[in-house]
Amino acid sequence: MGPRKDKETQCELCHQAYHKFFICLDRADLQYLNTEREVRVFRKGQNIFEEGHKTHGIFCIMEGQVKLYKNGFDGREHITRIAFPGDFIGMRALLSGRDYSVNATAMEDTTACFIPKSDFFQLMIKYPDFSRRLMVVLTQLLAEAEARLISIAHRPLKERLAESLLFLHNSFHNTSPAFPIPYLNLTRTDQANIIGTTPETVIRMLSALKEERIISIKGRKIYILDRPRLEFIANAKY
Amino acid sequence: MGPRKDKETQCELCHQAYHKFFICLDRADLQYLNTEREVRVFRKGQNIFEEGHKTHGIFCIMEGQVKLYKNGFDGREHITRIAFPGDFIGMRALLSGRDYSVNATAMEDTTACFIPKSDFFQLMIKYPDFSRRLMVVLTQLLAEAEARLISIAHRPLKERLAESLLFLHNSFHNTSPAFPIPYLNLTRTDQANIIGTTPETVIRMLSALKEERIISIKGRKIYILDRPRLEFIANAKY
DNA sequence: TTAAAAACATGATTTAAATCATTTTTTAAC
DNA sequence: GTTAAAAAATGATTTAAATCATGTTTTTAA
Repeated sequence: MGPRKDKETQCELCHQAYHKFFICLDRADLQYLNTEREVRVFRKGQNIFEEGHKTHGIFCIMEGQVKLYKNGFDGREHITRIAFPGDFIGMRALLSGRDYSVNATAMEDTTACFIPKSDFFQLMIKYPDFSRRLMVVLTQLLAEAEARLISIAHRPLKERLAESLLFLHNSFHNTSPAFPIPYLNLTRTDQANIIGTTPETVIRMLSALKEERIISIKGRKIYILDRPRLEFIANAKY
Repeated sequence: MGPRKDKETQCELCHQAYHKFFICLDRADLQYLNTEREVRVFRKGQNIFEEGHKTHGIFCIMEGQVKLYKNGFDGREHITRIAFPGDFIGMRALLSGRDYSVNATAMEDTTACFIPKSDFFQLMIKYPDFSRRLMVVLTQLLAEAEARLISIAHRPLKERLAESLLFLHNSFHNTSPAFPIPYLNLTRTDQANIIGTTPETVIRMLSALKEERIISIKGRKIYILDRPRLEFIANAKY
């Protein structure tokens, strides 16, 4: 976990993050980030930060996948988000000035740049457009959280699972071409913790979808065979 | 619903909103808001805006209560928020540049100031602190949405209801002293649509809480008799 | 490569909450 | 104040999903 500086990586080369956030900075500030930021490497399974701890800055994911989750009342964890390259994590805590409200764990070996609180706030003050971009992301997260809330409150599990499979597939698709969900190393328990159910129920629902030849299952890897039908289930308004 | 201008009201007098948002503006801009903004009055039950419609600005609630809700998949509505004086509504849609994602209905006669999109964005650009304040609110909404999500996903109904009763009571308390929930004119169906259940179940749970002498019920008005025990139920980690 | 530990899978049973049905009370409109 | 309509209340029944139990397969680590 030793923080190291790597002068060779550049924010401009981190395409997702650059186009989402840093494109509005001038050369000098970009250069500053390039030379002064810390690049940290986390091994698979390692914690990046923990619920209740103090926030000192944000992480911008360069490579890998990060699971953000909260410990629920019943001991089970609830996964609020899976973050990909180009995503900021720890933004909520930083902006609200509170401690981390979630845990972040690397699902694969992950590289992330750490931007200290003070630098981050200075960028926000200097570039209104940077702030605006952050707000857009916050509103998207809010929209997502509310959509998820309603789904959990009002939809049967099979539909929620279909929704979730498609969402995960789409999320990943954005950052890498081809292939189905498999790159995401999610256990059945993880999947259950996303849609708010138990692993047994996820297994049963997946089996049912497999029976119907909508998906195929190769161990932990899930392939979508019949996307239209999966979408039909996910979008059913009945 | 006729928009009218009322030169006598002043943002400085709208204490909640002023201290949350407008305190960072200079005299000239505050004066501009005071003289140029539109004050709109909505009757109880009237819609303020609707899901899917275009956004032209935000509303700052001066007086009254507003129910924000989304139509769920099963026909039932889901209440995402109840907004009080000093709250902005329609912020999400405005900041994300998308159409309204929720419906807003006045639960009581409501007065709200309308701030046009262009004015609002200019304030955001001119005052980084104004943007920061908006972000803080967004992060709070996000935190709330996630807390609600986890509650719905992992907690039994009785506990969720207890949580919700306390939350509503606290929300209202902020804007007016004394007395229990009664000022909120929520039907059992509304309450069900907040915690994600059916009216019958809410009624049963309320009856149970009444049996235990934790609350008392006078028609639509609910009084908290034993706050500690209600808090115990709401916070139980079992 | 092999052994131990997780995770997966399936079946049986229980349970919380939804649904359906009906009566009573409250609210709102005239 | 009266009446119609809406909401609240309660009971009976059903159902989706959780829980419990057990065997199997896949991962992971030595």
